[in-house]
Amino acid sequence: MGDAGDAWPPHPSVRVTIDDVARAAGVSRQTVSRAMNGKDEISAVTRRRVLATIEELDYRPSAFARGMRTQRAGTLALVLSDIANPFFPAVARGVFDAAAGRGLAVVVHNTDADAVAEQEAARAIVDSGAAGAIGFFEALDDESLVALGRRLPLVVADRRAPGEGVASVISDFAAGTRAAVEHLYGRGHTRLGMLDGAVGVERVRRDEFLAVLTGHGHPDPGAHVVTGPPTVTAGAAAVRELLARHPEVTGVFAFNDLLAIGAVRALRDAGRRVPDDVAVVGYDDITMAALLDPPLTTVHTDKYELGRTLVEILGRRLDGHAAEHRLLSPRLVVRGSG
Amino acid sequence: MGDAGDAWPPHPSVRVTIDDVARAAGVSRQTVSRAMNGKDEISAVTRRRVLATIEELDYRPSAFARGMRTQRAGTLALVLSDIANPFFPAVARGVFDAAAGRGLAVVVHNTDADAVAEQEAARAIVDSGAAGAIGFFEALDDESLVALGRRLPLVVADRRAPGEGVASVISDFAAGTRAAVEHLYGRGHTRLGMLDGAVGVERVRRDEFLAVLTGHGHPDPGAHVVTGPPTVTAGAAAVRELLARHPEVTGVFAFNDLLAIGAVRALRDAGRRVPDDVAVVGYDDITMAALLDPPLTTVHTDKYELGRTLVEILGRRLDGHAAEHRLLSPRLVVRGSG
DNA sequence: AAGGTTCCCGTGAACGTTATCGTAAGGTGG
DNA sequence: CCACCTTACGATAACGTTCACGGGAACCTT
Repeated sequence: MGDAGDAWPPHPSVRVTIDDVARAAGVSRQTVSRAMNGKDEISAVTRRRVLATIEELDYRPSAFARGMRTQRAGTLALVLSDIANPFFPAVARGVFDAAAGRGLAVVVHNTDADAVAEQEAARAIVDSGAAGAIGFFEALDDESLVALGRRLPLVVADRRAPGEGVASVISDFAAGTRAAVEHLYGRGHTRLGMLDGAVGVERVRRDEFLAVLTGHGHPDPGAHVVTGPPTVTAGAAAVRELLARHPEVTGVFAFNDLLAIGAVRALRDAGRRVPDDVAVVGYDDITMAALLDPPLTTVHTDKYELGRTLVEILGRRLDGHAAEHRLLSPRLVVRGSG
Repeated sequence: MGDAGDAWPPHPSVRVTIDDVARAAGVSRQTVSRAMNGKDEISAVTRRRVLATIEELDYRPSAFARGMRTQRAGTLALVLSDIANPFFPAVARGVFDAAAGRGLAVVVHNTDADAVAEQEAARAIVDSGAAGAIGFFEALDDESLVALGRRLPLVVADRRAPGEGVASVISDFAAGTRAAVEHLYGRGHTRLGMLDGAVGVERVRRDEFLAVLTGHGHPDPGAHVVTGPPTVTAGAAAVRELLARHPEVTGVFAFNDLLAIGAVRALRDAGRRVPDDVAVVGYDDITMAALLDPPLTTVHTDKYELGRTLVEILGRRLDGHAAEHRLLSPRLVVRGSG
């Protein structure tokens, strides 16, 4: 074993530099640079020759040296609150695949929807010189996001654009929520409650829930919302509290599937049949949702596509286009739970 | 909207460099470097003063310039086959948390257990100058891994160390498999089959399954293994094939929970009761496992802890210690499915 | 008191790339 | 045939940091 502070690697290998290629190809550094970066001011034959030499020597440009000049790395930052929340892996997969298509590496920042952690992530991203960033920011203020967006191309996800220059991709939560709640009404449930997962700034689901209930003449919608973290255990606790306060409730809309799953379990443990006594509708349609018993009625959003779209929008921003804004449409998937 | 090729950011901000700090603190660059990197050859008072100046000017060292000298970035690479497979997010969460504790950013490489993709990831990792790498390599040959391990500190996960200098953290698949299969025997099942998810080089579960069956005098264990990708749908297909070929089977051991879940669903769709007609035991204990009906009997491995351990071992390697090898012990969790 | 240590700190160079500018060769128009 | 442009390429200068030295001052040591 070596002592602490050993140099790495054990036997440092010599690096092939742009000068080696230049020498071998009989041109200058600059010409090599032009060839590999697809710039002009170089003839086609020279480019081919240089490219061949690069291949031959297995030359790999130093990301550090390049970044030093350009102040930008071939890296894309992905900010999310919790990779262990089943919603995110599906999105991340889409981001990875699309990013790979653009030759970008993805560095993931896990924030737990904590404002300080999100701020630190933003700072780290700027410092890293990332080419761009995709963020599920759930706690950071708009001002900070705009500031971040001034430093690099930024796309916010599931959050309205915080200001000029920041692109956004949003799932139409209002439409999804409306579909879910109206579905419950359509099944004859008029006494509804909601389990809110108020992790951050996303208030659309809650607001729309209240709006629909108000539209149906519900006496006191606000009192029928229980708030907690977006987890299975919190869902169980929340539904218990909801039914303790409002035993007449026969329909529950949850902020996400995790809460809904917890609710279903708690209800059954309490001897209530789902959906006969209490109907439950979730949100997201995570993989697990269809596999449960009863399978979860939920609002489906295409998470993989969301990931791909985020990179696509970011890519166009990288190419110099203006910040775009896209709305993705969810759809209700009716299964057994409500 | 800007034209393609616009410089970013729109209004480039001036960077605070180490020279600015040096000037402000009335010392040389080198002293600033010493202060912030915790080196000696600097007095305590000077260090404090410099650190204060750094804070005051909000100086952030350039990762590029630093990497240029040191040839190492403050980045950790995480290679996995599919982030959408529920096993990995839990591990990744552990990796993220532990890496954050060490001040390392994590860049994730999704390979689909494809040999070419894994090779490309290895190359990209070397090129990126990552401080170290953690890899669930499922297809790459040992030789390539040893080569990678010569370029930077490497820890392989759930795979035996490929050679000198490469650390490893492995879950004791043999023990886990033994526990699962013996449990099935203990419940009176003597006609067993296995659903293998042969994505890569991990053959321990299959081998141990065969060994236990042979030990129990099973006539032809090898014929009772059906192989496919480690997914829910593949699990359904595999169990159908297994029971078509061997209708006498009453106990099924699956390579992972996804396969097991698919198996349970297919069995019930085929009118077989689980666990009364056919018992099913999975592997991993993903979050979903406990929430299903029937809840899945499975071999629990602490995925979050695995992630943390991987970073811990890598960290020690970064600190100059020798490559360590750790074995994590899983435990059988008996639930309703078998 | 002379020489040797130890402790701090500064100077110059180097890491590998791209931007800017200069320039030689060849082509074009009047 | 001269002025002018275009094309293709090279030389130089950064980008911001750390490493390898070197050196001065203070403190011992004998």
